[in-house]
Amino acid sequence: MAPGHGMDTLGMALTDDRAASQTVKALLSLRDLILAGELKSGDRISELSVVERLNVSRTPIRMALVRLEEEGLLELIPSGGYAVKAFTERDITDAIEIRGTLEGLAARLAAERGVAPSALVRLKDCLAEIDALIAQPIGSDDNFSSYVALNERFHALLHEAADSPVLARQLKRAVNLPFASPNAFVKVQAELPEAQAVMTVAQDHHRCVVRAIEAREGARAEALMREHARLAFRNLEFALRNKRTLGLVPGAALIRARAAAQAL
Amino acid sequence: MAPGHGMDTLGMALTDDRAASQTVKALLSLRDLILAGELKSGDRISELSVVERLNVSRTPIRMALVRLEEEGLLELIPSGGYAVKAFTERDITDAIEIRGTLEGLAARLAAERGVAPSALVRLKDCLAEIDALIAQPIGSDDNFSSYVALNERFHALLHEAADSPVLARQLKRAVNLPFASPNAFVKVQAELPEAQAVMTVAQDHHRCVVRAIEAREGARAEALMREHARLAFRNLEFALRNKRTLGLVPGAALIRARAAAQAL
DNA sequence: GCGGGGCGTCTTGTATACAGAATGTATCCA
DNA sequence: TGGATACATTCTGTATACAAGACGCCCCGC
Repeated sequence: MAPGHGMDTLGMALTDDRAASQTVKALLSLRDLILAGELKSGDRISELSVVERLNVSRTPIRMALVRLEEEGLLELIPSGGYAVKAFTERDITDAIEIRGTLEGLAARLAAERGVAPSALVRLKDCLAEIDALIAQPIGSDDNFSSYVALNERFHALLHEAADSPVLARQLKRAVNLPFASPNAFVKVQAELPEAQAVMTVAQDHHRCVVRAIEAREGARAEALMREHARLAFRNLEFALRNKRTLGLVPGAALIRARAAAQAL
Repeated sequence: MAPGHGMDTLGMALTDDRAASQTVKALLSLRDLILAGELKSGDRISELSVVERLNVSRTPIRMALVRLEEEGLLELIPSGGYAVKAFTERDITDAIEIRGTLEGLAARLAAERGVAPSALVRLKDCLAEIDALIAQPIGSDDNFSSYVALNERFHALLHEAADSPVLARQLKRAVNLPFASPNAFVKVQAELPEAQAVMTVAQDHHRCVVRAIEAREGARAEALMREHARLAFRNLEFALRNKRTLGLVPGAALIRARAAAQAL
């Protein structure tokens, strides 16, 4: 997802972005620019400057700006135009809590309403793959990106399990905030002293929530997913305390030092 | 609302409240058209037809279309353009459940983190006003719209009480679905045989949630708001069974008869 | 009679031109 | 020297022109 595709910047964009429409190109490029911190929090985004940066006319850029505003990365300026949003640590914890709540709802609905056997099989397959991966100690970057992909897939399967388009939409929106994604802090997590332990616990959450869904235990499934999301809290805290690891968080540039803000 | 203004040509000064900008005019008008059912579910929205309907150029209309798609009222057509979405009964119940869950989260956060005394005062004032209103039997339309306004205000105050911009955003989005708003079913509710009783219960939820927040009882506050949202379920059921009352639900035109779909 | 291909129309996606508003600066006056 | 005003610059909001693509229709061939 965002961490995976983040590599292609403007210079290399000729291959990936060309195929899509200008609007999509503008959307992806702009998002990358914001997440990479090239457009800093609070910066007003001048459409013309984006025009010369991306070689796209104003129309698709404006489309992208509207979408990014809806997405939460930009905010409307009273006098007109958009500015890059800034996020406090509180905002991030809230976003994580929201994701946990909605994933909890998804798990509960899946449990209460039941899921198709095939969906359960896919979930269990995913579990097994993660098990196999974390059985061996985390080593190569290859292993790591496999873990990211599998984790992503597990959460996607869970979202599907609720079988609710409306909830899926809301979840997608909640996860869209860069640091609210289930994979937002995995890179930080790998740096933790207790990295292996956290991964073990996370996978236990995964396993238990599948069991709870199968056993139609809605309340348990919900509680598990909430707690699961809260694993990100300790990663967030660690990342904020150790400046070195902060760069591993996608969209870290959007985080506003809150000490200064509160001092005023 | 009343589409009685057919006369205004380009040169005329705009008299409506939607004179702010062409974009918001297009947004509001389009939303009204969709909710009123003049653009039916599944209809592809041709930009040019909207141009001649609203006397606005394509640019602001496209802006509005993007926003309405993000809002959930429209969906992108693979080949390009937008179509009006259709909603099943399940979609509606899910939307209500999502609102309840997020309002529950808001209430819990307010309780756990504490709210400013002034916010508590405003909530209690609002409670008192609703109390005074429902003490007398529901009579005039005037009374009724007062109730709607007060109910709206109470929920808004509750959303504020969480003091979380991120959650507020997500809540706003959840409530944006026409039948997910706290006030979506009040008109139907008034038609229920047990109308007075439901209103009494609803107000008791309000009162108890404020007490729970004041007493820092997060779990209770959350549970109350969830249950509170579920009051809408019985209203929804009633509305769907009695065709006459269906028209009282905003956006009823977007609801797809699910019996036919399931019979096939 | 039926299927496929070519063509015309309509639609969206994109670029650009134009106007009004906001902002910053420089100058003038007190 | 400070403040205020007028001006110039730059921005966004809006309209419109243009082009590529989708869809439907009709005709032709089999």
